[in-house]
Amino acid sequence: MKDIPIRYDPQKKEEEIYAAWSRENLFHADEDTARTPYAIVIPPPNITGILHMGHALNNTIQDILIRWKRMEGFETLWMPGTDHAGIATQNVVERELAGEGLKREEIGREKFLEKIWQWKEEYGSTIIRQLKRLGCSCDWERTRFTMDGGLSMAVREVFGRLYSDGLIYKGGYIINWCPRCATALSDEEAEHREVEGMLYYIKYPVMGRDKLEKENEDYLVVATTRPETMLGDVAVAVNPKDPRYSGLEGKTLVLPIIKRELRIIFDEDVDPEFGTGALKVTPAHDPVDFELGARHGLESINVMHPDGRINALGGDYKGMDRFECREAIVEDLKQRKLFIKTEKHVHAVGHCYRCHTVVEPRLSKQWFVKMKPLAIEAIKVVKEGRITFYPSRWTKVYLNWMENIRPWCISRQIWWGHRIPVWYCRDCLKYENVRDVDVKGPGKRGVCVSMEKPDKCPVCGGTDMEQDPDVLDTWFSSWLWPFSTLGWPEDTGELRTFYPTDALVTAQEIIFFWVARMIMAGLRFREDIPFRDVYIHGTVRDTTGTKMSKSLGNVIDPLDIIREVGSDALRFSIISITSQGQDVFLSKEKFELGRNFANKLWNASRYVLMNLEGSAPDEEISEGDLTLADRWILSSFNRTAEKVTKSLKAYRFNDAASALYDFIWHKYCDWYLELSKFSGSKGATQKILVKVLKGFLRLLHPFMPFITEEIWQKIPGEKHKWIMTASWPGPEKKYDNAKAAGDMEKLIGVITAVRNVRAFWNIGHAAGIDVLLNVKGREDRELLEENVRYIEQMARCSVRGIEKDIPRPDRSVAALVEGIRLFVPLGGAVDIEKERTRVNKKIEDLQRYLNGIDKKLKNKAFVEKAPEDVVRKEEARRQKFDEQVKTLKDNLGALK
RNA sequence: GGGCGAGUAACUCAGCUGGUUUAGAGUGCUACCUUUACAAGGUAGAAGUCACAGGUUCGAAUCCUGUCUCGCCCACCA
Repeated sequence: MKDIPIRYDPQKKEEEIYAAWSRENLFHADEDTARTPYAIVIPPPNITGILHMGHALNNTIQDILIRWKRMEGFETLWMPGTDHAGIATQNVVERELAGEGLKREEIGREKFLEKIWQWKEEYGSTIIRQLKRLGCSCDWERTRFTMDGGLSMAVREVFGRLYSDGLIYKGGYIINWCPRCATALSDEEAEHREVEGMLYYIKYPVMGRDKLEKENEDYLVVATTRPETMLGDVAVAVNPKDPRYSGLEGKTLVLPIIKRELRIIFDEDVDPEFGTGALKVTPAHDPVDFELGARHGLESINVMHPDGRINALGGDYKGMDRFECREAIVEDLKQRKLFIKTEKHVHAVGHCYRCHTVVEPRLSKQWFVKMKPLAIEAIKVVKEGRITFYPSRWTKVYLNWMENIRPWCISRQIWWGHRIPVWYCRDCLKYENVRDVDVKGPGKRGVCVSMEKPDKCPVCGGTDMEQDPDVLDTWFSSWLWPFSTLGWPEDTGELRTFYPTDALVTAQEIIFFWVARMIMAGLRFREDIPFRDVYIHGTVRDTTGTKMSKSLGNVIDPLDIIREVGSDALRFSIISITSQGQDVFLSKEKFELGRNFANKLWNASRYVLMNLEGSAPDEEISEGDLTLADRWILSSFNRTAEKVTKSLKAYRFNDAASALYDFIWHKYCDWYLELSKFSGSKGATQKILVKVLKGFLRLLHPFMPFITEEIWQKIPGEKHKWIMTASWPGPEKKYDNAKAAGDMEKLIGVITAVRNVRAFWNIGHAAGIDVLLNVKGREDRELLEENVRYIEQMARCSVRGIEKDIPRPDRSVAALVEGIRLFVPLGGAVDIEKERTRVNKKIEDLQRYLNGIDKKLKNKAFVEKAPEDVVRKEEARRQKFDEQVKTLKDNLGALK
């Protein structure tokens, strides 16, 4: 067995093992078995992405679940896939194109899409390869992509159904517009960030003036954060109750620079407290103003091009960028003495979630889904507990969003994505541009929603059909993922077997984008929930608490970690330090935990294998042969298996990890393995060593798939080739043994006490010491006698007697553990004075605790009201500490 | 403006329904140990008024209220 290296080397085997797993095709059971299905769907990473720590955490959790369930005998399915990420992917390929000096408009839609597909073929599966590297045991043959034929079919089907149900419409509203990506965004895609901006105070003169010659002429002051939008102003609004503006009925103002006449409108929604209480109204560039405009019948004047430059309606500012225009306008207003001041003002500004450009609220024609009707059921299933969030606090977040849901803007002015399945008949509609068509609901003449391009217009028979140029929001395909990946709208076997799925594991950022919408889609189109449990894990941050992101340069690349310490160590570390749903603060050093753990397991296994010398121990264990240590480790293993299973059920992965860590390190290695070196019955011990190791490897396998597989396959005589399909260790009731646990505790206590004395009194490691054991009863005596060799070896001492009333020798120190008193005679001279302080401090500590218990016991209320067993325990503890204090006090006296 | 999370040893964090834990772990620190699985290791040790203030209770790190610090999410105050 000298060929097993002393250090665990993850690199050697990982890829080989992974490849072998794939070949064996062990990822889910045969379809015709009668096993209970268990399915999870991957949150599909987008094709432009590369594996980051968030993915590593997310997929490790999923892999743990699926491997665990597979071992438990479920018919498991973990369906992988990727997301086409419309805007992000288009941006990437556009950048590439820009490198060649080209714009997408120059090569045209078709050519551009071809280029993206090429790019996707080349780079789109990077993340899939990386997930494999992490050890993910997905059913890779079923890998799906949101733009696959089947999934695209589902998208069109859903669009059609929602359309005919009257839930899809097209119209002009204020939407979030990214000027850089030149597309509409949904509310969720605009990330609001606190920005320190300015509040600009501007004078709007009464009608007839464009500039003020004197300071005291008639004007009204408005405050705005976006002065450039004044180019589109059509009114000024004040609160009808605001006394400052009570005399203004019927008057009009003039919009500076543009010289447009502005009405003064009165509306309750205007907050008199803010700014000057007068609000400039720009219906085309602000959602509040848009509503005001609608209520008061105002015109909307859109003054911006899609790219954020001012258009022809902006007069002299035409062609300026919006921020450039802002400065220019302020300058001009100053010249005209219409500018009063700026004030610092912190407010939340929307940013494009793909390119972080400041989002412009902009009036445009877009397609929307009415969400309120879909939300009703989605609220109900969560309230009724058919879907459970872990941790539960997310329930509230979900419900709050769902109850205040707003229409979903689903059209995007980009090319990469699912083209909107709407065709317009040019004969029926005389519009120049199909973008300008309003569609309030189904049945509109000249508008045809269809899975394929219609040959002719169903109304007039005309053949001049033009498809809507826009594509759908990427999430419009993602929200169908749980069933579209299983073949929907076909009624497939997979769909019937695996829908609803069991668990969804995802990050908090994606609850609204994805989780909530999947629930709505599942209920609407499958009439059933998409999953039962939603586990929301924390966000991976760096040590300063900042979210890890490429642009900040604070990322720890999981692939670097894998290269340095291996996938297993990465997985185990990140799971260990992530308690349920809490954010994770990562630094590179944290992966040493997993690395050291892997090495410890490796070496423990190495020891076991060395002892076997290549031959398999027979599996029969006759219970008569079992030593105390054997019975204890078997029982202790049962406890561990129980704890791990229970923790997994509750999605408490770090609890499971620490139970595994504690067992193998502090029970199996520190004690059982050490004791085994001095065990009398070599054969039985060997069997137990192997048996427990094998059980442990199976428990650990979901967490550390590679190392457990490698060790498993080194164990001679193991018939089950792959640990990944071995069974999950259930409790072996016959090995439960509370007595062994208690006895072992005593034995460990005695050994520790002897070591303790040695260290406390500075007795050299090499020096031999004698120990006398004073026991109270026959049972203890027998226990210690039986295991005396362990005490002598583990504590490096000679036991000179185990008796009921063994007298205390002269010049000895005593210790008390579990009712057993041990005496250690100290040979040479001991400087008691030197030690007195230390001993006294110890006594003080104990005494303080003892006093606490005394106080408690003297409290009548406690004795009367607390449950009897609590009181009894307290009394026993009092007794124990009392004796210990006495024992310690005696030590100083006895040594004199 | 609303909501959520965190504040426990020098550091990073566990601690689930209040009493069996003298408040734990890992790292770091101190002393000793190269004992033939492992120095990425072993043995022993030091280290904490569980953010603060009240309350409920026989009993609070744990439940309630308030305060303070930090972080996050949501929201159309221009």
